[in-house]
Amino acid sequence: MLDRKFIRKAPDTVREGIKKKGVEFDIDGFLELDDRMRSLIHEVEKLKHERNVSSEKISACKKEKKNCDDLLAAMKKTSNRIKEIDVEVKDIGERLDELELDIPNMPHETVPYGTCPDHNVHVKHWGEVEDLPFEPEPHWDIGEKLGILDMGGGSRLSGRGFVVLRGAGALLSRALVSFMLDLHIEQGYEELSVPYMVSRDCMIGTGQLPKLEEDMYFCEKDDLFLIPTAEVPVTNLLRETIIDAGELPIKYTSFTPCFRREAGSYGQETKGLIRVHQFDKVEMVKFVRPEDSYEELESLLGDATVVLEKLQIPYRVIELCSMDLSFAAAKCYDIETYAPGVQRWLEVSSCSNFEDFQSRRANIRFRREKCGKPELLHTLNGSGLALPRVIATILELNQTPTGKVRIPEVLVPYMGGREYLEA
RNA sequence: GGAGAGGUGGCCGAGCGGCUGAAGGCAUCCGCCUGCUAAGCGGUUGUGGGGAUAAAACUCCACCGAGGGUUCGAAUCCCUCCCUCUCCGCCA
Repeated sequence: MLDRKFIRKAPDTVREGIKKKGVEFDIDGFLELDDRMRSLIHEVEKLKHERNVSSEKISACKKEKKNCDDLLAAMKKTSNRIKEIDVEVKDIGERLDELELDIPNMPHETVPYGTCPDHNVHVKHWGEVEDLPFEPEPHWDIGEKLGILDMGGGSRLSGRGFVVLRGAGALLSRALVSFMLDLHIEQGYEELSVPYMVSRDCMIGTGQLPKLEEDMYFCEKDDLFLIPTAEVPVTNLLRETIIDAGELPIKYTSFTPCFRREAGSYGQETKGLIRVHQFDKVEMVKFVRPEDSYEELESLLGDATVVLEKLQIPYRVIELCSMDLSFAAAKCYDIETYAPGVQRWLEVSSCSNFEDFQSRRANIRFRREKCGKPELLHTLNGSGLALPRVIATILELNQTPTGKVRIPEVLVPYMGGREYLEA
């Protein structure tokens, strides 16, 4: 959410930011409504002041046992008028609050302007992407042949877009999770284990709702959403709190499954492990001072890319252009790995700075000094990393002509000493 | 799921229809005092919003779990919901 005072003061800036993100929103209508509400507030507060003053008079009168019927009658009138205006203020206020949730975050000034993924900027490459000396197979074939990936099992249980890992495949997944968490803990993150179902307020707090409701799994009976990413519970853990500046930055890491309906996805996009409705992910979330957040974004990106470097997986980092940015993000880097079997770059992480967009929604603040005013802090998060695509990359990148798959060295201890996946 | 108890400021805790943004204590910060430490004395310290301002000062309004209601007036009375604790039941 944006600062309402900022919208009032700089509507042109907001209009421009919204346009850069490719979002439609009627700022003028919003401001008109806001103006109307403020003039009503002005009026009703004057009346309330009147009420407070005459309430005192009545009280004094009663004490002296004097008759004050005319005062009471006048107060009744004022009171009724107050009630009327209050209802209108509340109504307009609710409409404004609702509208406000649809205003996206502004892209940071360093974000390249662009209207489609082609305008994203490659900012870094690491490792050599070499052609394999044989025809590489896609991960779903490799996985099925090794008996570690059971696509049919997943769809039999839950339909299209669900997978079953078995044996060494399940172990590989678990090994990756442990490896990543251990690494992030070393990097200074505190590990959290959090609920996988959260309230509507949490989903609004981090900006998934109201925009993306169609993409979320929802348990109607309990009014709970299955989390689409650990970002939601972990960021909201500090909702409605005020943190001492000395505690910042706060860094959390958490492993959770993620649930996404992926409405509208189709074809190649959804084959194998590339886009599934339920996947595992290790996430990093940071709460930082506003002045540090861009530096913290770079270090977050570093914390994520180290994972790939240790796994010896080549990657590239892409800075998203304005229209490719998510609703809540001010700036975002995607990390992609090359999967030779499907001959595609796969997004395995998104590292974003939300500035105070989420913290304003979730009311997460900090205090610079003991008696200072609370200020909104900045939130960031990044995957470190999303499991299925990393597994797909490992299978395709480390495949051998004989069908075996080499396990990255750092994972071997987590795999009980095993160095290859083989049938 | 059933029965009871309770939710008041940074914390503890009073208030149960008007002068209570809220006693008292603890804590905070500032000053004074005392060789040091401890204590003592005086003062200070909530959040959100509107107006005002270059920014403040200032001023007004709201806020005692949340939302409604009664009333001229609600922390206080009534209703609904949420949360916490205790006991019972049920279940991994």
